[in-house]
Amino acid sequence: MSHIPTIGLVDDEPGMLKALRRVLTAEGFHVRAFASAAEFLRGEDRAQVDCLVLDVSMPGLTGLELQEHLTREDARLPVVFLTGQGDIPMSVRAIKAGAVNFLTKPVNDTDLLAAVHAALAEARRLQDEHRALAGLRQRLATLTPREREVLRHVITGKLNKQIAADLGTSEQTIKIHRMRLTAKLGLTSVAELVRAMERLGVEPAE
Amino acid sequence: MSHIPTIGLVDDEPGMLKALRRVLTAEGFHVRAFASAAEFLRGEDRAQVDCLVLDVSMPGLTGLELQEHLTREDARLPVVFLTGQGDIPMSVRAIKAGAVNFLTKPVNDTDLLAAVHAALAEARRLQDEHRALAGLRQRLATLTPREREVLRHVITGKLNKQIAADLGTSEQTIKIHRMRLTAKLGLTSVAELVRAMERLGVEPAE
DNA sequence: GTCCGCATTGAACCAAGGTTCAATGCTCCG
DNA sequence: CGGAGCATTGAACCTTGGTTCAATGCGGAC
Repeated sequence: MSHIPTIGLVDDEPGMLKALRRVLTAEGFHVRAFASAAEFLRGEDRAQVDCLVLDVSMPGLTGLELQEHLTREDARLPVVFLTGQGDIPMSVRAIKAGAVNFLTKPVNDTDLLAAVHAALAEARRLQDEHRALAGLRQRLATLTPREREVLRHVITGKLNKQIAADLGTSEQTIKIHRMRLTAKLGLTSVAELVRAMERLGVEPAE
Repeated sequence: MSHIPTIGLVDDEPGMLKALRRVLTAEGFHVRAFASAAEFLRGEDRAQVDCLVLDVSMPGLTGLELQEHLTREDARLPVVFLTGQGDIPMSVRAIKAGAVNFLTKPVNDTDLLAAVHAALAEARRLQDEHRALAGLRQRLATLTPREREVLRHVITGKLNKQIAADLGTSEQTIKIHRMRLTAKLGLTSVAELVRAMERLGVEPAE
């Protein structure tokens, strides 16, 4: 999302794609259209898309199935559903799975744009969060396996002595690993380490 | 939820209450019925209710409004909606607000019971979480103001020396406060303190 | 007024963390 | 083979944390 956001459209009806594109480009967005979930998944344009507007019922993968695929990935794309024959159970499932909204055709332009703006706001939020952690995640990746293991013990609050016993090595070795990992991560205190690892999803040992 | 869970029903149609009560008591649940949101809110039976089955459209407060009231309280009750004239936007709003499910009348017994069981599972989860933190919260309440302040500095990763400077006192004083607060909380390591305070919502200093 | 809880301080001691110097053994890669 | 990166260890030293003993001053409760 450099400056102008790009909306991904996935719908098997060409007329619908055309109508949606018209509304969204009029609002100043870039648009990438796809005729099926499969086409989106293999598309290279995909990386530039900031949020998705999905038809639920399509031949091949349905919108809900595509959403499920996407939640497995790290760069979670916010999804707005748009459907002709939606029902309540379907909308419940979609929202529980994290969809930003679930709209029905024919859709009012105002509602569509409101949903897309909400999805973009969510996309920005996710990206900010991701960027904030990117540097730290990168530094974490430079740790050796042993350093990572020591880190996991440190953030459980164990003493060097205990860590050494758990890993079957000497306290001095632990001190060295610990010194190196704090230097690599740029975090000296245990408190900072615990907070950072919690945000990165690094689990404590035991 | 001592042993037999109690389901709260809120619906303005007496016939519906009766039918729901029959299905739920047959499943072995206790049932408390209320004819309106207001009746539930002032009811004393309320404390014993483990989850709610709410009609959406009722005179006075609607189910959605009642749900909103409940989310402000600390003991969040899981809610299952049940409605005659529900639509998709309404279901989207309800699920976004945290409802367990959104069902339509006439409801199939199987679906209703599945939703109620899911709501009760959620209730147990919430209660377990609450209980796990209750003891700690109680111990936290026994800290003196100064000890709490020192705690907030400790969980930011500051050294005793720095804390002493920040609070305008001596390092020895900080050591004493620190010793007392770790004893009161039963948490010795900084890592444990950070984790616990994060779960309790205690913010670090600065 | 007196007692109690709270905050404070100093001295002293031991345990643990952090750092530096010096060194060994291993494996993988070019 | 030689070198790079990794894991390891010992020794020594300093800083910080944790604990104990002893003591003072303040404010509110009884």
